[in-house]
Amino acid sequence: MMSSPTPGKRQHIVDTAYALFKRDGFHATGIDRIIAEADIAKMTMYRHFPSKDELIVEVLEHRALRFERQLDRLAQEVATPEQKIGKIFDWHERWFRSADFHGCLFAHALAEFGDPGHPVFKAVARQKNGFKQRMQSILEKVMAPKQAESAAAALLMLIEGATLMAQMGLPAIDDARKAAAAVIASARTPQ
Amino acid sequence: MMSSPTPGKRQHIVDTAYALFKRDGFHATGIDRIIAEADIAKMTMYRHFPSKDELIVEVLEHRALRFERQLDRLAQEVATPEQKIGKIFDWHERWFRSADFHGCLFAHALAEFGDPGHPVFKAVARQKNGFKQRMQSILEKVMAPKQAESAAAALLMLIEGATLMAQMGLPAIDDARKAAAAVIASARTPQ
DNA sequence: TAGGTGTGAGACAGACCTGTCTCACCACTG
DNA sequence: CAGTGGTGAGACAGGTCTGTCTCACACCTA
Repeated sequence: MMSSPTPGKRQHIVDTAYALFKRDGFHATGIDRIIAEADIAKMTMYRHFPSKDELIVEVLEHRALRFERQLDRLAQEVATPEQKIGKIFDWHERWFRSADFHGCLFAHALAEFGDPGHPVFKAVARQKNGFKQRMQSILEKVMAPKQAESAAAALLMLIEGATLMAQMGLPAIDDARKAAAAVIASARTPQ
Repeated sequence: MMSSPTPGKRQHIVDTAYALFKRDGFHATGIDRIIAEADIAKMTMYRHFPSKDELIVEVLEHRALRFERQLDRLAQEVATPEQKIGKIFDWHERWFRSADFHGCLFAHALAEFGDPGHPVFKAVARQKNGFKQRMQSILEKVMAPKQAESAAAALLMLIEGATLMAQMGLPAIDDARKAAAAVIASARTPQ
């Protein structure tokens, strides 16, 4: 039949766009550069994605899914909530040290698409909410839902802040880890 | 002599550019829109600023100076370090609630100018470092320098994270405040 | 009034942007 | 071999980008 699009090609576009968006930003990365780097025709791209914005959303959603899978895998490796949270910080520390670390793509997307009605904005909000919910679920094993939500929000803020610091070359993951321990200890014993 | 440029005009350009950058981002805001909004000629702008990048740096430095002045004024209003930090959180809470809040302009600049060698990147790093140093100085009144540096980093991360959450419409300043209290309490009594 | 100087307005250049369109090609089917 | 439908390559359109240039005007001094 030969009518189905090459399965790997769509993913190849997403991966190539991801690498360019991460390094240079969204507005600064043109379609021409994406198709040149991916070595495809422009029409191929526009047949897969109706617009650049939808490509951006797809890139974000793909990375969000990948991140969540890694998170779940990490959480299953250890037993206690403290250990699971520790694994999350470990993962971020390795990320910060990786060669092509350029900060959080979702935070960058939020910076460039600040309109709450924009699909990119919504994709970012989904990812951050999902991350927070996952940490909250972990914490609920050792504290009340209300404390867990508050602590999860604090952990998310610490991690977002640590990512920003890392992008500026200021290593602060150890401080974030210590602060997280203090927050969790405080939430465990609310008195 | 009439040879000096109108003093208020340069500042008017900076203010207008600031409002547009804040709302729409840096790459998405063109020079044409800035001069139209400021109601000036293009040559007037390029006579004051050699390039758009230098205008961006000037906007950032102006906002950084303004922020530092407000911070110092707030710190002088109260006596104890805890109260000074509390004032900083109060200030951010008011900022988050303001009508034209669109997130942290410096974080957005970092997202769009990720090259560490770029002047915009350096301007952002200066601002964040200055903010951290100020909080560290406050905390050193009640804890050792090493603990103060660690705690200041944690507070900075919490505030950056809270700003990001606020931009997504998730109010988390109260959680950040609680986490900050836990961090400071923990740093005050180490072991 | 005449001269000189800094300034504003907008045309212009050259590059880039997103998105569309045409056309040749290629594999498979009958 | 003839037909057909999906696909790749690149030209093209219309707009926007940054930055430069020309020219006329306003203002002050002598």
